[in-house]
Amino acid sequence: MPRKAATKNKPTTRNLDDCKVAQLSPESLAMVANFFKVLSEPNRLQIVCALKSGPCNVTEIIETTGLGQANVSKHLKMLAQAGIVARQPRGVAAYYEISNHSFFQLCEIVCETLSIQLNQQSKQIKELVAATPNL
Amino acid sequence: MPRKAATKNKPTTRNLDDCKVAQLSPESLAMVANFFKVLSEPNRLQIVCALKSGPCNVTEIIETTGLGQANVSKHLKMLAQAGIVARQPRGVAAYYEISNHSFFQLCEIVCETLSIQLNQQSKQIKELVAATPNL
DNA sequence: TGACTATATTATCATAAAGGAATCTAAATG
DNA sequence: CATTTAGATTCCTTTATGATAATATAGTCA
Repeated sequence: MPRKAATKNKPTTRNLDDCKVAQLSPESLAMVANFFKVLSEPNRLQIVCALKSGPCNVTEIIETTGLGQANVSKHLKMLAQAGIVARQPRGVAAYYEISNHSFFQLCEIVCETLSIQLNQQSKQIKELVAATPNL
Repeated sequence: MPRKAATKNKPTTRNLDDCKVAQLSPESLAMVANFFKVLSEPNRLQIVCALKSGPCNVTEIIETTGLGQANVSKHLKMLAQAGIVARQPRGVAAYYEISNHSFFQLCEIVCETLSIQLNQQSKQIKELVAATPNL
């Protein structure tokens, strides 16, 4: 039975031997990379975040994000193909909603990582400033 | 007390510490997207995976991955800038090691997501095959 | 049916990113 | 100090990606 992955992201001292990524075939690695690629575009992240409060149709997304229509449509297509959002046609409109909540899990882990890094940098800068009396 | 005091000092400027992705400024969202971008390249993932068993110098990474030298050097630079690996010069060589283990956490979440999606697709294909007696 | 609306798709352009060859830099060694 | 070696950087070419405008499609309603 495969070990259940942690559902909440804690700063875990996690056993690396549990990790299977290092054993993936090149094709599987490419799939993982491709998933990350979908998340690597600020406007796409913005779109998903706009859906956090609930399903929206394309027009609403265009309004809240300020992006162009064709642009939004294509981003949504990519997100849907990656399984991050789901499309629900309703009449002439198309409603989209988040279909994979691990998205937020991923983002929070990244945020935490970035936060730690920025804090470290901030400390170093303060050290440097403190060591520079001429300023 | 808000969930988990990750930092001891107060954040002077607004940072990513208590991250609700949906509330991030465009700049912070861009940082998150940029982090994902570093992970969106199969060869970079391959390099990080190669480091899972321990630190390696560039030559070793070139050998195990089969990538070109300039290429590996550039990928390592990106990974280091993202804080995913750390560089340790030793003599004329440069050893790299994983410096952020949440990398594996991220990959596992993605793997799980992909696995679920592939299972669903597999079921659908089986249904279709079963409903196609002419084959 | 024909006009209208919401969304998808296509074509095109500009920019970014990856790979490879060549070059540069710095540490070790004779 | 010249040479060798590991690694970083630069330059160039190719491919991928994102934005936009134009066009196509598919529901809806008069």
